[in-house]
Amino acid sequence: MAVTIRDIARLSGTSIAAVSRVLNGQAGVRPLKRESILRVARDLGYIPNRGARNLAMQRTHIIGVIASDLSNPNYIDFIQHVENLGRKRDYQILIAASNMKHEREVANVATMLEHRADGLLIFPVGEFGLALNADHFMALWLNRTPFVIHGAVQRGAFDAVCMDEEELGYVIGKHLTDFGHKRLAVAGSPFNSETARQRYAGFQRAATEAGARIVCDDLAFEAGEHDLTGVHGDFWRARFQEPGRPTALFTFSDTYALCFYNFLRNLGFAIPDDISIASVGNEPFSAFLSPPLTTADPRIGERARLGMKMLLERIETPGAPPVVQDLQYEFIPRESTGPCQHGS
Amino acid sequence: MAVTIRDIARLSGTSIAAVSRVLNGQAGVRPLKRESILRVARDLGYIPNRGARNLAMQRTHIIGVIASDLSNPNYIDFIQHVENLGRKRDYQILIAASNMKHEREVANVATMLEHRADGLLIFPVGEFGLALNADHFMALWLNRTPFVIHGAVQRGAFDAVCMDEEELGYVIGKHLTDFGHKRLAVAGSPFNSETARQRYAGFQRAATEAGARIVCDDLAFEAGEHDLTGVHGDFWRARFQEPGRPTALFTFSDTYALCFYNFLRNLGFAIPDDISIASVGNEPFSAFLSPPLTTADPRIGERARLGMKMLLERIETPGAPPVVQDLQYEFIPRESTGPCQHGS
DNA sequence: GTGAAAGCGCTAACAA
DNA sequence: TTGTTAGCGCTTTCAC
Repeated sequence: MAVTIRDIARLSGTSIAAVSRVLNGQAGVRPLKRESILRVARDLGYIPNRGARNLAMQRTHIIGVIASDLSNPNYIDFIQHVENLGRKRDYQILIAASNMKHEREVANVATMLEHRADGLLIFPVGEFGLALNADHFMALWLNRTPFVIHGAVQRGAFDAVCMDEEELGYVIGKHLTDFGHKRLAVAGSPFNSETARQRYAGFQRAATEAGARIVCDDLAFEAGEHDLTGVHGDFWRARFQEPGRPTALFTFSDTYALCFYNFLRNLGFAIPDDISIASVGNEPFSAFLSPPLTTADPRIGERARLGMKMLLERIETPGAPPVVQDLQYEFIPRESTGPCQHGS
Repeated sequence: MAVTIRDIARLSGTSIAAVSRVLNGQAGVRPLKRESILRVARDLGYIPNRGARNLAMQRTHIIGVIASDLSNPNYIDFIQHVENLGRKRDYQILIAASNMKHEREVANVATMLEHRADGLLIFPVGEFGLALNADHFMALWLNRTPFVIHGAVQRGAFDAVCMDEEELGYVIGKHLTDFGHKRLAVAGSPFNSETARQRYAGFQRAATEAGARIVCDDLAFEAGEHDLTGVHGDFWRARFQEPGRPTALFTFSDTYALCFYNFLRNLGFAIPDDISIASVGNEPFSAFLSPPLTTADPRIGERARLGMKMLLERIETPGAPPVVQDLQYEFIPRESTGPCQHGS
């Protein structure tokens, strides 16, 4: 078995209490003893047992992160930030992935509870406005477990940091209509339909304000259909070859945008002269595309920071009412968007 | 405080031993009692305390993953796979990132030990053939902590899964020389210099075999210099504008490749007609570039599977000698490479 | 089949 | 300043 404080106590001829004090840097031990204890500990290669410590202290210094979908690179970023922030406060992070399954999410919440995580950071699988139930979050709340949700679940009921998707849609829309585009298109995935709905609404708002129109949209991409072969390709080919085709396109991810780069080029369109493309994601590659992609940065680092801050506050002040923080995307205009050169 | 088995025992008029048995699905409790215990547990909303359980059982069911650099999307993939594999065996995964710092790695190993992780999966910061020291791994080994290293540290001394970098270099080199290229170039980063060295060696071998030459290389990229502005840009501009310029380029990451796409196009080169580009990484975007990028897949899923398998075996058989498994990249030829159209 | 009791390694109150 | 002791929540012998 591993060496324990009891061993140290025995070998340095003192009590486990003294050892515990020294190891935790507490005062009340004569320097001589302290020295000796420290030395014995080192010689023995003592490694404290956090589990035992946690049990005794009723505090784990563990923060659980439940990600809906680890395959999304943004989460990695997030985790990396949380990891860094956590370390400063001596928190360890425990990760669980829900793989976009509601039941996995419920199970993950349970697991974190079993580990007695001091707090949870959750990317919910669905931002289900009303449909799917959020009982597991409700239970957490009643349970007084500190947690903050990243996304819009039962807005106002729990601590949450939300991206302002409506505003994003509006900003992109305005950027495009300011360039004179009148016929717009939207391509997105149905994930987090609430997110999609809000983006669309903001985009619509900008269009309306400018007397422009969303002439076509396709919000039904599934993963793996990114390449625009199959029905989605057929759909878009038709849209771009008929009269009154869109002159500007808003894609809901940089990878989509990239697919459209290829797709539209093969159709003989130049970007941005024939078609402007704006996106969301700001993935590392998007600055290097030709032309560099106009997109919006999700500010993952900021989200992580904010989420951690809220969580730590909640841990310290369990009683307070729920807090909701809104965050804006950072719009990054580049060269894939430009003045409208076609159409009315 | 949370409800404990003691509470359950009291309310169902029995002993904690019986409760423990029932909760762990062990036999030896009369069905009636079992029912009653289960019901009380549910009614009370009992949540087992893993920490306490671990302490008593001297086993945590935690697998620690120490990643050198979480910002690399490949690790995310890896973590995702490990997470999935672990769940099946009821393992939880604990993550720590070393941010490419040797001292962080050492600290992370210590932390995992403090958590008494049952096993560790480690991506070392440096695959330091000899330079940096691997004392912390040696300590783990002596400590009999099960761990497997992903990469080539002290090959043969510890359990490890290694990618065959030499072979990768050779395959890429052969692919290029088979197309008739005689003047080759290499662009890579110095990270994991051992990796770079091996890739280069394999590439060199293929070149020599085919009577081709590596006419220039630049292995000194740092993060953030991907965009080929500054000195690296100057270097490469010169190389491509002088006589005897390379006709094929091997980049050590897809992102590099993408940068060269831009860079070389701006210099007036067509891909692959004027210059072939092959890479490693197979990132999601690389299939969608135009032309689609010839690259090699790091087979992260396979690595995760193999690593987990080895780790679980080590956990079960602590005494066995170290095992080293080699894994090949999967070469994926696409359209960024083609027949040599210039030069001898 | 059942339960009392002894830990697991640590912290913290209390007494000395 | 020190050491003794009673837990933290759970598992697991061992006697009944």
